[in-house]
Amino acid sequence: MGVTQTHLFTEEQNKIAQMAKAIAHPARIAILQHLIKTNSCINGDLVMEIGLAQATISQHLRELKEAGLIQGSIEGTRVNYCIHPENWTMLRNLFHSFFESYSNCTTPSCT
Amino acid sequence: MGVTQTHLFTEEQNKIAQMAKAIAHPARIAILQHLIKTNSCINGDLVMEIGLAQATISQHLRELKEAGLIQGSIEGTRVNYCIHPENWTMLRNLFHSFFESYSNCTTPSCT
DNA sequence: TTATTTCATTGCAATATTACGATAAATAAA
DNA sequence: TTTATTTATCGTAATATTGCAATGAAATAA
Repeated sequence: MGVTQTHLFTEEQNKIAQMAKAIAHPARIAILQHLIKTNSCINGDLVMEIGLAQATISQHLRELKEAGLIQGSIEGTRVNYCIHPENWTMLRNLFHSFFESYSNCTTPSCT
Repeated sequence: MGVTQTHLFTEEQNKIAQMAKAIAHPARIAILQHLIKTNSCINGDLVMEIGLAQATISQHLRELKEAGLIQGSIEGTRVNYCIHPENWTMLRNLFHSFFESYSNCTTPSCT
């Protein structure tokens, strides 16, 4: 009990859910938006930008990295992070086709 | 400790994260896809379609309803569920602008 | 009325997430 | 070398999520 039964679902369903989970925290949205804004690949001054502890930011960065949304490169004692372009595009397409699979109508299908 | 500090983030960041969380489970993706596919607003035969217990499906339906992604209408002892058109469009737009805020380039910004 | 059907809710156990202090590891600076 | 800087990891506490059996609630059928 308490563990998601991934075997019940298609690979696509699991993938969409997994990716949604990766961005399902405001801190991770804030990190991504800051990386996009500064472009020039920021490191732990995300700790300053956002008000969370260093360990917490590091943890969120790891989750984003594991999801493939960002990548980091070591530069001395620092680590520069930036968006992972290919994976970002893949995720965008995945969500796009998911949302577009519902052809929008003005009235709901159940009264 | 252990509770998300929403006050640190913008309304938009919290909204995106909240909506991502709503679809961050394969069962909820499966439910949404089945509602889209059948169009004619399905009820608890989602229990048959997906292999989870009735109570579990009901719980996922509630989460989707609370997020505003679906709506239900009572019909006798049954409840018909379908996509909530306006909110679906709103969510699609929210995600679309989030993903488009990163103007894609072929090479990452950090080496 | 008394079943029956359908869905929601409650209560619980197992697991996952969030947050942070403390510490470790690795490099740079003195 | 020693010290400072930066980031990752460990350990822990608080909270949230997932899943299901059991029970409730509400409408229908007999």
